[in-house]
Amino acid sequence: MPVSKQPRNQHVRTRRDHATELAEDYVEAIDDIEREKGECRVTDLARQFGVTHVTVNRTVSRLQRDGLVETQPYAPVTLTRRGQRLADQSRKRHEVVLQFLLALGVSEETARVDAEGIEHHVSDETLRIMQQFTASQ
Amino acid sequence: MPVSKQPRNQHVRTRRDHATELAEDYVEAIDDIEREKGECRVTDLARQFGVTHVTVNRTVSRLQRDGLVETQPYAPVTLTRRGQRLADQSRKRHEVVLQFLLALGVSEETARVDAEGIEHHVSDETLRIMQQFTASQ
DNA sequence: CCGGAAGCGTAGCCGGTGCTACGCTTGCAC
DNA sequence: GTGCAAGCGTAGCACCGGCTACGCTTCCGG
Ligand SMILES: [Mn+2]
Ligand SMILES: [Mn+2]
Ligand SMILES: [Mn+2]
Ligand SMILES: [Mn+2]
Repeated sequence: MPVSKQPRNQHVRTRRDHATELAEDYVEAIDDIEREKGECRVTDLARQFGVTHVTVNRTVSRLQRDGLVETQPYAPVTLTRRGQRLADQSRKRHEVVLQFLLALGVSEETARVDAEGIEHHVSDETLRIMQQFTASQ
Repeated sequence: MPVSKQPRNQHVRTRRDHATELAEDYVEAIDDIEREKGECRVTDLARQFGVTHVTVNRTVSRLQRDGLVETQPYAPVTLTRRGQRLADQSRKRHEVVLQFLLALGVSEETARVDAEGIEHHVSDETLRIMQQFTASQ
């Protein structure tokens, strides 16, 4: 996977980060829920994200349109191969950011919350540096 | 200013961060541009954010509705007292995050871009820790 | 086997944030 | 003073991602 070119304009990059954010968080959550209870239901996602099942429904439809998940009426939501790959990548990056915040001395609860937003704005360079920092602690 | 209660759910917090993000970035940009060239024009903001002047127009209207900026047709955009206060706070936080990334060893260009997104997801606790880290370097 | 609770789907609403197309206003060069 | 380029405003479009209201499906306990 080639590293996508970074826009010169920082706001353009941030908007791009946000455009992919929900997809990353959803596939990660689906993977988590599958691991924990065998299957992922719309209701599980609604609880996870603090939104109604209606919002989840339409988000899942978009993800299906984009080839990241599969779902049928009244059936669980599953990841496609592409979705699984994205989930793996997203979890890895999320974990690096979380462990970095903890290594820095941030409390568990705050680190958990902050990492959820920060993870999407960390470039490859910064991610490597965070990883090194955590390892060196 | 009392510290607003942090939601239990990390995604709820992240959504809240995003809801205030554009306002923070706009007032900060308006303040920057005023400092640099005396007045802030719609076109300046369009260039700064990498969007069309139409998008800026409607965003500025919302900011005016919310009491953060003042503007009249064909006139510069100015900050209200509330807008100026928000700009000051936002700049301070932005600067702490940027200096932290630099202290961590991230290159200038990457730090500039990453900080633009990260700044909105850093809680007070994490901000303090970042500040201490930077000072201790 | 069946009734009710939980889960799910859909219609229709809203605000936000991007765009193109098009025409008006302003200010400067000449 | 005029004309033109840059700036600006507005209409109208699209997609995203929240919501309530309402009705259908599933599945489990008795
Ligand atoms: Mn995540
Ligand atoms: Mn996240
Ligand atoms: Mn920003
Ligand atoms: Mn963000």
